[in-house]
Amino acid sequence: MAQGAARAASGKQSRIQTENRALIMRAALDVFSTDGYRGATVDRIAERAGMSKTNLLYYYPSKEEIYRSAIERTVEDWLEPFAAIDPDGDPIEELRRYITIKLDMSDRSPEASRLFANEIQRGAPLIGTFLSTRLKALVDEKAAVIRRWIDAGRLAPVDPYHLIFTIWATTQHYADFEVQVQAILGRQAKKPGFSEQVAHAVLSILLNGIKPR
Amino acid sequence: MAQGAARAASGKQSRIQTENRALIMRAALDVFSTDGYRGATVDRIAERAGMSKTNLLYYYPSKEEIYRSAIERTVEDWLEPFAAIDPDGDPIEELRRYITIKLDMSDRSPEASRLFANEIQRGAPLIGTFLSTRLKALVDEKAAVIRRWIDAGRLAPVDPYHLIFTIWATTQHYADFEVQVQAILGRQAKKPGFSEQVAHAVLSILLNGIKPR
DNA sequence: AAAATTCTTGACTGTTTGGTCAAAATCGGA
DNA sequence: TCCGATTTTGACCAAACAGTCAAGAATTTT
Repeated sequence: MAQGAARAASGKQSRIQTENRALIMRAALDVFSTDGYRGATVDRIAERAGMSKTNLLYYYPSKEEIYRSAIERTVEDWLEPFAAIDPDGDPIEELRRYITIKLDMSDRSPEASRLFANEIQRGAPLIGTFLSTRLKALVDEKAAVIRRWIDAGRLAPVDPYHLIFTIWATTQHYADFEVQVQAILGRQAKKPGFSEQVAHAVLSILLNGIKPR
Repeated sequence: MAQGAARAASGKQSRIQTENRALIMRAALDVFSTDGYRGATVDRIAERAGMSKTNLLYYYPSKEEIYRSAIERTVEDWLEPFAAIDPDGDPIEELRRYITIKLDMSDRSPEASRLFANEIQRGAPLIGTFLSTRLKALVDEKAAVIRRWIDAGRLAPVDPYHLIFTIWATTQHYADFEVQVQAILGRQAKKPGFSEQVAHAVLSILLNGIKPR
């Protein structure tokens, strides 16, 4: 039976489809994360993916669909480690692990981080609903966990929501402001071991603060 | 003597020029900060400023010039409180003051914060040189101050550069991710007194950390 | 009030953009 | 190998884009 277009992502895909969709997603992440949704062009994405624009539009029906696909994938990846924070674990250890994972993700795919940041800065036209429903519910849940930890005296008394925001802010900063970090730190920021240095410094500040003890 | 175009910003300006340039800058900040440089259109900026595109281009010769003007103004505003950190002041008090001012700026003009974020995320094509020369020099200077404070035992031993990055990250987060914060906190984020609550929480975490004492 | 200057605009231009279409090239199973 | 299905492309279109131009409206200067 003839297919009017490439199969939806749900069905099985041919080898070529799988390959090309992956190429397109990588290119889309790259272009959208630097130029933003409105600033990105399908031509640029196609060029970066090494195929003609027409062919790209054979796999994804429109620019918006490419974008939607990229951002949904990013969001899912992000939710996972946050959801994995264990209410029964040791508070400090759980948060340390979460922060470390997020820093690692920022280090390994800064484009995804910037793509998300861009979507939010635009006013989240695509994921606005997601933010105020699913994400809010998850954050409420984890905030309650943190509050219980605080009540048990296992964590300093800080507002759980702002703690979560602070963790998000610091961990994403190294991806979103990569250029600024590199401009200021120079080649040091490219050396191996730099991400460990970042993790150590961020953890030290968030866990112990900067007041001398 | 006839003027081919509106006077450069340096010379004196007529009442109408001053008014219109201000209108344009406000509109430009708005549009560029949400749509990015490439995504923004001169038409939209003109509409938002309440004048025709042709008239707007009478005051600023090109889209790039509007953008440059907006970003330069933002950067200058930002440098000031950072440069004002006093080596002879009390470390905790100086940092507390700087953090408070930055949070206040993010609260009062989140568009400027997002504009800057956007420029960096694009790879800082316009202010790249500024970052690696003037800003780097200033950060190096302040990092040295922080290091002296640490050596004197007046601050916990944290990497000065990462401390600065952490402060920048947390304070800008509330502007850059405003939509996300509001989606999660709901109307609470719009109540009066919210910015004070933010300041208290952020200062508590950065100063004391989250480990129980 | 008249003249000189500044301000504002609609009509226009060449280019870029997202997306369509039909035809050609390639692939994969019988 | 052959044949239908999939993949790829160049030519094309209408809308949106940054910027120009000449002429009219408003303002300031004399």
